[in-house]
Amino acid sequence: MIRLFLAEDQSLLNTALAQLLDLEDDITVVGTATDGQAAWAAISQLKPDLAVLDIEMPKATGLDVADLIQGAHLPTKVVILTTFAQSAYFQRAVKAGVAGYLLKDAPTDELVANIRRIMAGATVYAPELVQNMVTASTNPLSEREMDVLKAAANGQSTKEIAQTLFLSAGTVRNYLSAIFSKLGVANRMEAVNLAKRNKWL
Amino acid sequence: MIRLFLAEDQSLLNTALAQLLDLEDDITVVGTATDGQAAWAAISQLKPDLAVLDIEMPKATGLDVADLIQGAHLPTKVVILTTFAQSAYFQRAVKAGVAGYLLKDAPTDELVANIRRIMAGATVYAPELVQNMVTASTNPLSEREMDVLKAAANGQSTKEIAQTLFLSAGTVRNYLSAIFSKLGVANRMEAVNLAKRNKWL
DNA sequence: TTCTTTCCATGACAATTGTCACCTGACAGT
DNA sequence: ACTGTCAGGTGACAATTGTCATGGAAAGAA
Repeated sequence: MIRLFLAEDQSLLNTALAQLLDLEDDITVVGTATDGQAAWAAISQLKPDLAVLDIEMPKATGLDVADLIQGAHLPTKVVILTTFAQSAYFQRAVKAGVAGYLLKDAPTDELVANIRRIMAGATVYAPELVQNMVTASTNPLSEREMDVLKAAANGQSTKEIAQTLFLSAGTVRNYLSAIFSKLGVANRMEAVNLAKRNKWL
Repeated sequence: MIRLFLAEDQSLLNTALAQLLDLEDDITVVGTATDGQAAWAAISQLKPDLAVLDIEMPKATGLDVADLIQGAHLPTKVVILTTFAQSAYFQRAVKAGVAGYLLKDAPTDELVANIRRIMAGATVYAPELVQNMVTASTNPLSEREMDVLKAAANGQSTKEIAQTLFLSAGTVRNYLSAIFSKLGVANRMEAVNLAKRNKWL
């Protein structure tokens, strides 16, 4: 019997999935949570066989919880269940040694099947991720350049950015200019849009 | 027996919910869809008693489908099921005469209970919405101003905006200036951020 | 009808933004 | 000791952006 814990912040999906998984003969849902803190508190007590974690949750993300589980050497396998294939998240999850990384964009049957495979010792990554890994562009900007871009993304003017980062206005303009040329764009708005699209922001 | 149709683009939730609702003695799920077009095609054929529609779907939104259902005078009640309480969506839904507007941030039991109440003739709006309605700020921008702001949000320069909207560059700057003063901000970036925060974009 | 308001439009002007060439000091590698 | 690279800086200049005063047309109210 697979003792499973479920953490998912959207109540509707949380309860629906919990009930459905519990119907399976070889799975018991030993607990659920709708935020990361509660999830970790419960998991460290219950020590389930498997923890199914959403990434985007209040208080602590599923990846934070995965790190905690690994750090505490619990006998609990981790499956990350998330909406979209973003390689940044995925890479962190692999580092945290998760046994599965699945997308919500698949029917429940598939989820159940994957849970069984994982409990049998397999490691399952959603195939979409491998593709995204290849095409994923890495952030060409330096840390300092990111600071400037973040400030610009908040709508701050050159002068304001200079003040908050303790730089001269000219330097800020230089940074922005360098950012634009690295990203191949012509102005702040385009730079910010591109950075957001690539999840660098 | 309630003949129910479910449209929800996230497959996991779609299948989970369909199975769970189908388990109820007085509910049959006569069909599901993961995009708006498919949903309308199926609903206009099946004429179910109730259509549960997500808003954010590919091809056509749940609200588009609700409009179509109302326009065709089908005997189908509509329930909108969505993630967050945004009054813009809500107002449009009310105009489309929906029988229910529920949030995904509630357990399945509640969904089922509300479905029964709605089929008994009730109209059910998630209470969170009433609160949001009061605090909801309405978009102070004119249609033309929104066109300009949208273009600016894409990173287009004044000149480019002017070309796509067949205006002079000066007029575009003027619109932007009016936008800034209406929104109480100083530049494009801030205006776009504010508009996105208020879901006007 | 006339008045007022709103939306849309224009061009002149000032301020800000983006580009460029070039300088300094710190630090890592050869 | 030399070289490259990186964070930070300057100032000049051109282009873009934001402000303002102003005018026309349509729609609703008097």
